[in-house]
Amino acid sequence: MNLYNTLTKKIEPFIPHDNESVKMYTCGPTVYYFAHIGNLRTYIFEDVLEKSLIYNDFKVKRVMNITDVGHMANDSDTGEDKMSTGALREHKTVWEIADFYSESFFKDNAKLNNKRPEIVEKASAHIDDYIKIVTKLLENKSAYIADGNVYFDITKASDYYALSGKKADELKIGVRDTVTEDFAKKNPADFGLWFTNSKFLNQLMQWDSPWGRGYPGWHIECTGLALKYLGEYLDIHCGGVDNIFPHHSNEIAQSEAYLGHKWCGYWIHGEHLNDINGKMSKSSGGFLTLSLLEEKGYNPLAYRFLCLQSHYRKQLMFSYDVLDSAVVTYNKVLGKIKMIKDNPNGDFNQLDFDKYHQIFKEALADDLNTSNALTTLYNVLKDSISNKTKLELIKSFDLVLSLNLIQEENFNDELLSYIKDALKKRDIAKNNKDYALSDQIRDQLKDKGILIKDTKDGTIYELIK
RNA sequence: GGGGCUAUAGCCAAGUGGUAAGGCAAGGGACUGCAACUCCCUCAGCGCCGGUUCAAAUCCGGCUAGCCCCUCCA
Repeated sequence: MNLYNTLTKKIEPFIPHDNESVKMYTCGPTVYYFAHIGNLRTYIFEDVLEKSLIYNDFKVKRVMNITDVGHMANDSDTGEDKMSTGALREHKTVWEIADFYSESFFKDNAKLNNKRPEIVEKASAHIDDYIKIVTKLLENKSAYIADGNVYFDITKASDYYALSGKKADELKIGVRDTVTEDFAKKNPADFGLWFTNSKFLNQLMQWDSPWGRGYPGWHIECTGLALKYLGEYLDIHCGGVDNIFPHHSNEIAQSEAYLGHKWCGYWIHGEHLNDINGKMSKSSGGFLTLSLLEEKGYNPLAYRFLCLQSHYRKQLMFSYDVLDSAVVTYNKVLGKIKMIKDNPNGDFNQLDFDKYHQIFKEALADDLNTSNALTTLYNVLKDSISNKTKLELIKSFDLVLSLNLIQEENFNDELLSYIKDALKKRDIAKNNKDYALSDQIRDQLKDKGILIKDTKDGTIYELIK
């Protein structure tokens, strides 16, 4: 399996540290507001990565954090729907808000068929672990205390700018608003590990520590959770490209200073979803949630399909035209599969199966080329191989694509006999050229949510979603 | 100001040196009582300029345009 590694800026063979399982850490959401579909794109990419690894015969142990500390107070949110969020904030504690949006996040992921990571942990539940790490960083002089806060000294990192490719003397520090520049730091790029004294005086979540009552820095949580649940050697660390600097750079610095050796071999980043105004974010106004798409009648899986059509490392431009197009294609694919399912002709052929299985697997192994993976699906649908073989291939592909390609149909016996009876009557009517009656029967079925189609192999029916 | 990414038909998109995958849309046709579905056919020379090569969308140089990061951010 080949993957693009931000650390080396190359596509390279993926070799995990040990043969036991792939240790995968994925930065989770900050749960002070709804996730937008751009956020969700990253989680779709991570889901596909995890499933592709499994499809390529790896075992995966994956951890995700819930960032419920560090961003809760002093949020000058200008997003949509101030009414409901405002109400929430007036009547609930930060903890309740975190739980609320956390639950909302996983609901969205479930709708997108994103598998929940094996381990999901709240940042706020591991304060002791952060304190342990910070204590050691102070002991080995990688960190220092200044003005009531503990800072990491980036000159102690082996190559602080390796991941980001930036150059130290060319970074702009605090130019936007010099008032916020922190003069307690030795180096402007040093970052906080523990705050007891910061500009965020109204931080609501605070804990006691050896350095006074306060709260952890924004980067220590990922290091803390990854080390605790995945050990000293991490194979894959994921996140959105915006995390490369400073978040992931800081994680590397503090983790390796703590461990005394190289920590994570592969850094894999998902590109952003943009809209016509640029990056989708609260401030740009283009804040689209999955729920909003559903309200407009879109199937969340059509959005997943849209994401799979492109590559995770390419910026994707969102528009309703593009989504509409994905809906049409997705429904056509489902329709074709439905017909194959209703006519399971021929015998299963292992050679045909192996051939396409291999092509599909290779597409995924090629830095998650989901676009080609989908093309492989189209090719299977078009090919003259047996329908039984096609069905097995589709089932297999859907292990990764997770598009509910094989739809479950809940026809109970009563409904089934009703349909069969109605279709029989309609056939008779058609044979008698009583088209008024046959159309009437068709309309009656439609009223009951049954859509029928005449094909050369007979009439097929399906439930209207 | 610095760092990075992208540029392929109306739209999405694959391709990483050997005469441009695939999908959507569109046009034509078959099928059909009608619908819908399905099937078949058609449809680009790869942002611009220059270079390397027998051969370039693919490599090199320059340019242009757009986006992202450097600040919480997926």
